[in-house]
Amino acid sequence: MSDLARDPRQIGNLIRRMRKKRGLSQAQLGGKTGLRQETISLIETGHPAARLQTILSVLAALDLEFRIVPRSKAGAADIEEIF
Amino acid sequence: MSDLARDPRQIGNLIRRMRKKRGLSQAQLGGKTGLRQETISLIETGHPAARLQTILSVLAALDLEFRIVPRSKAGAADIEEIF
DNA sequence: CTGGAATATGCGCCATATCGCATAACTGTA
DNA sequence: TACAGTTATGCGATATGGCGCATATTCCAG
Repeated sequence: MSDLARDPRQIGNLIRRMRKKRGLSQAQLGGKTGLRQETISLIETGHPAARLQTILSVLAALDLEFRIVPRSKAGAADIEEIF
Repeated sequence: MSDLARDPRQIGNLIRRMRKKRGLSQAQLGGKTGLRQETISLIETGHPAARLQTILSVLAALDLEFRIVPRSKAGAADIEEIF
């Protein structure tokens, strides 16, 4: 599995795939999030230092959320300790 | 379960809990991440618009990563379509 | 209670995310 | 080809993240 945490660019790819799966244009997604089409474009093409807020609102608009999990091979018990 | 995606402040709480679990001070975590103690403090107290990069490096230093998952009730199949 | 570590807060500074607007480049379709 | 929709790029302006440094506040062992 790709390491999302080390390569922020992959977040852009993921967002793009999910946006298209939802049948939205960048402009439409921008409308739902209060961001510009240009900003969505930057994020999808791998904008390396976007703000957390921005990413969160985009994910929310796509009915996604993120979970923080142990990187090291996660026993189930270890996952539970986080949430 | 708390909705991490809607309340960025909880990310700070999570980071703080995990940092303490690792036995690190803010300054030590700052050392590992190239961030200042003050910056770690801001993030933990709920800095609403930190940069994604910053959060990622903190998570990496704590041996955490994040995964993006469907918000709506995640069937296993639905998770798979993402990664 | 006391002292030292840990954490929070304030200010000036620079880098940059996002904005707004314009426009170019690309994508498909007739 | 030509055209419409979509996406990428450029520029000036504004807001703010993170830095460095100083200091206040909180926490905890003794």
